[in-house]
Amino acid sequence: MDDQARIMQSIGGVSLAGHSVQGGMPLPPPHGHDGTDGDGRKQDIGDILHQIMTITDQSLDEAQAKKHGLNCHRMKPALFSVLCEIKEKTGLSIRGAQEEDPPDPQLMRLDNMLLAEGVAGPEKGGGSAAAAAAAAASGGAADNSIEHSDYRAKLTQIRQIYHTELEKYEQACNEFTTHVMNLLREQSRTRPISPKEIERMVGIIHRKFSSIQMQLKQSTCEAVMILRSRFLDARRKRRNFSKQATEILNEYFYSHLSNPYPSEEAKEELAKKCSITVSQVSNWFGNKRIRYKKNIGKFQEEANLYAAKTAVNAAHAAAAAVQNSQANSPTTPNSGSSGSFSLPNTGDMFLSMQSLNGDSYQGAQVGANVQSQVDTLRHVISQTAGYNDALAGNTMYSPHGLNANGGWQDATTPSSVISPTEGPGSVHSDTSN
DNA sequence: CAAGATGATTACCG
DNA sequence: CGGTAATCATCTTG
Repeated sequence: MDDQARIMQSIGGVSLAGHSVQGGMPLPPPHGHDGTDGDGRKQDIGDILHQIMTITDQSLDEAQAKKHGLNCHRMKPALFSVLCEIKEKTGLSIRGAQEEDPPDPQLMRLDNMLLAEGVAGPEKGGGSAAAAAAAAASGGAADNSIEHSDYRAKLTQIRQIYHTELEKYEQACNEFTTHVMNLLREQSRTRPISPKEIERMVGIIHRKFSSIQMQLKQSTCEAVMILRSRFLDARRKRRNFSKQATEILNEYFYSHLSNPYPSEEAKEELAKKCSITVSQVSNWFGNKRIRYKKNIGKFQEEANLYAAKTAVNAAHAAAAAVQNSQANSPTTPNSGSSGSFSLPNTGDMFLSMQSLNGDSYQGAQVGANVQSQVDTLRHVISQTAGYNDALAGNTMYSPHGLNANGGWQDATTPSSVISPTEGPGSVHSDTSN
């Protein structure tokens, strides 16, 4: 009885006294008589509930004051937890089991794609730095690489936008979450809101935000796809290499006809010389080998042309080399590229050449380096030494190096010079004059 | 414009 | 991964 009276009084007093809650604190009596008056407590609760129910009927000030009074009531914690429990139970029954959704497959797909495209995830080699480097490296180089760096730059742009947006979303999400959490915590003083419910609310917010994120990811994916397709289209729109580039490539090809497989370094050098990429060099050689092999006849003229061309250089070099080797002992064969090289023993050379004339050239009898010299020198000899008659058929440039199967002989055989197996045909006119 | 040339892409192979 | 073969798509030429 005493309690109730106090509450009533305090509430009344508070409401009347506006916000002066000084004496309104409904503190329990110093010597709490716990459990002494169960009836009184029931009455207590009934009364509180009544007040809660009628709180909306009152004016704002009144309600505010009463709220505070209720908030400070000693029964409040118990009532709070009970109400929370009730709410929890009804809430759970309403929400049912639709919680704990598994990871969205579509979201995973988007994530994977963004990761694969290098938009999401760690900055892999193709960042803005790489794009800039590519652009710098190809200064004035082929359009292809320019387009490539352009693509990279655009991709980087997309990546940046994506990341800033994502960050924005995340920040907004966090801000909103903390805001809501504070709000709910604040409200939990007057409303039955359990921590668990706050947690759940946070989860709901996160899900909402992740659905927004998914939209972002989706549109980013779309952007990447569009960029990609455009880039591929652009790449399809090829342009022929410059005349000079084709010249250089052809020169290399025909001067290495027996083994037209430039090494990685050679490719790089050719790429640099031709202002194209290494992969373009690879493409070119791939195409060239195939097309040459497919229709050797068609390439005869070209072959002769380039052979003659390189032969001029070779002749000069050879002459110089011969002069040198006349003075000194024969130098060791070095790289067969259009640099300086030493002539091998003429007899051996003719032996190999003779074997080359046959269609069934089995295996490179000479090292690749020597072989390449042979390729270029054949014309010199054929023209200077009247060797035409000995050449097979009417073709000046027979497809030596190609074996019967149509594949190029693996000219990486050791450079030990082996003379042709048997010699019925070795009646080579030894023109070693 | 049709045909051929040519650079790039793709599938497949060892 | 580098090679071949087939094919595509565009450029060049007559």
